[in-house]
Amino acid sequence: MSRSSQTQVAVLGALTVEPMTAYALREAIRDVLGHFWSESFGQIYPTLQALEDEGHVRRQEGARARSSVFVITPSGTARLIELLNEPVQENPPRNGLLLRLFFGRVLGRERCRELLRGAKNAAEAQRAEYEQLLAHLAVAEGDTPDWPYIRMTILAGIHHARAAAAWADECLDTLQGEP
Amino acid sequence: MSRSSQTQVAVLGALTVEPMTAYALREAIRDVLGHFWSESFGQIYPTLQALEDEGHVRRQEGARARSSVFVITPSGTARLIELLNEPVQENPPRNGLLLRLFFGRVLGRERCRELLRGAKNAAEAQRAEYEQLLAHLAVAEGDTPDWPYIRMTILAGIHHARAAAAWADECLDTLQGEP
DNA sequence: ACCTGCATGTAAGTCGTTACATGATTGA
DNA sequence: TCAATCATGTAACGACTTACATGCAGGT
Repeated sequence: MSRSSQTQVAVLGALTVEPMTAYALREAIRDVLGHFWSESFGQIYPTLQALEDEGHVRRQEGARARSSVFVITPSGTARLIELLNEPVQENPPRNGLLLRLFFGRVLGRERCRELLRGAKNAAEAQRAEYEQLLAHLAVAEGDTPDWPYIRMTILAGIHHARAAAAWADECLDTLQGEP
Repeated sequence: MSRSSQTQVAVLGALTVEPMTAYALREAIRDVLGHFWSESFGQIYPTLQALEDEGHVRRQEGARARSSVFVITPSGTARLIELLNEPVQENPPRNGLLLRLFFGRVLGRERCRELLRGAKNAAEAQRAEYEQLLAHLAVAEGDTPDWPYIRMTILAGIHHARAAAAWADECLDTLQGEP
């Protein structure tokens, strides 16, 4: 599954929830999928154009002049299901923090400890944010059919953040002492 | 810190361990940093060329004809330290599994359970692999000054894999029952 | 009148992978 | 001698971001 197909997943998926303009689509992807997905304008507009050409979405006139609200068509839904069933494509790992720590001998022990403390704080802050989001959305979305699935994505964030904090702690322990 | 600077970190860092040909560099990055970093030939060759132009590495004649062994220079070490101290650059999140699960309503519950089982198995396999690697390297590298830092990167993989398996389990629990 | 937010699109440029072309060396 | 591996490099392509250009609508 090529990268651009995954953009189609994000776009078609968002449109199954509600018809939207391209602008709103970008906001929805940023605000709702933002914790695990991202798309820029430069991707969204051409993708919508391509999807329209293939009949997977159509334009509805919007409330404002020259604004198009995009609606997913039955063929678009079929296409989405097809795409969702394709194997998940892993992208090459690129973790800047681990790259730095791996060369910790060159960077120096104290600087590594700083990086780890930063990572720990970031992870704890993020975890708190996810917990809050979970509680908030449980009230707002708790009854919708999407809720169990939305919840899983937030849980992933919580588990990940918890693991990152625990890892940083363990590393700080092993790296303690005089430089 | 731009992406290409991070390529320089990987290249210069690897050369602090040992002088190498470009080919060996790519293998080292793939095999040693592979769990958290990746570079392709198309990146490595031009990067080495640029580093040579700036005097950060120099070519030594290799054992084979037309092969160059690259050696890091003092200015290269200084450059590496400078780069290691730049802030870590986070790249936009793109998690294909979470993207699919988020639209689980469209994909269907049973297919989501399959995805989660797959993720759990992959995580457990990966964790076992990391544990083995840790034990193996503890013997081979346990006395080198790089060891504490290498160990941290493997620990990160273990924590991450453990969290992923626990998450998948928790999700499978909430998603059980009749479709 | 003017600022902010909504809205659409394109173009330039970077980043990065893959495929290709080429050849030396080594071991079976 | 033949295949696999070591080795170097480039070219083409695709993916993606950012900046730019443009303009409407609503509120102060």
